[in-house]
Amino acid sequence: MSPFRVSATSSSFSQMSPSPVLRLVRKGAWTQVEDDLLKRCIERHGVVRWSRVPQLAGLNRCRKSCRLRWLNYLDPRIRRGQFDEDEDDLIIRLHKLLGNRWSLIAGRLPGRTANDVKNYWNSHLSKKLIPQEKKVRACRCIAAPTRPQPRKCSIKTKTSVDDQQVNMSESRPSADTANCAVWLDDLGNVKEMIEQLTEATIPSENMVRFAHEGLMQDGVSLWDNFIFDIQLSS
DNA sequence: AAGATAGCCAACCGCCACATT
DNA sequence: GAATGTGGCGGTTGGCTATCT
Repeated sequence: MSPFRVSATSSSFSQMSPSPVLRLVRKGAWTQVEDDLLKRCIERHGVVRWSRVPQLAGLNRCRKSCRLRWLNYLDPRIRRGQFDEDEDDLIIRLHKLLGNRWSLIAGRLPGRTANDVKNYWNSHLSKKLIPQEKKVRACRCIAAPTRPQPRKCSIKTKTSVDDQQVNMSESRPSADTANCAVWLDDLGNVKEMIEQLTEATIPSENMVRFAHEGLMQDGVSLWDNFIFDIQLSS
């Protein structure tokens, strides 16, 4: 099959190319040459607008393809190789809490990408867990996983529920206030879940701070503390 | 040895939300 | 307020490789 495909639909154009001109965009596996071009471009310009990257790098790839290649493969911070037992454990626990929110889960695993985590889950952990879950469910002692739906909270929404001061920039709670309320409910569920998991008591003021400060911070966050608690208690 | 099957994983697709014009 | 551009996400696909028959 040819590595070139014609992007002809108007909807795909907005994603594929900056101008609505019929053009050939290379798809499929990346070559070493393309990798080098992309790396050099990022090294030289930093992560600029992804829509500019193909042009700057001299690549005949769409912005999404470039972004994905960088984030999932070329970024030097990415850790390769086997997941260790601690990571397995953490993924399983976070998945219990968050469901298939791979980017959030990956955010707690330094050097791992959402794609890696997702693939690892689908190919290893889910299979590993199915027999266990069956066993546990037979004892009816596991709750259905809490799966906060992707909900997003814009700055506008944030101000509209300002008394709650919700800022979930990474999990992006949805723009309507009702959903934000559901999100807050879910935080309550998460607390319950953590308590179930850990049999530890988390001070409710921490939960509130947790909601205020968000899930994704690079430094030590409440998440780290929670996960640390979870790990400690297991 | 060769074909069939399963597993893994890189990459793509479609969609969404936010920012900008 | 509408249209457009952009970044980001989760689900899915398809090709490659390993294993099985």
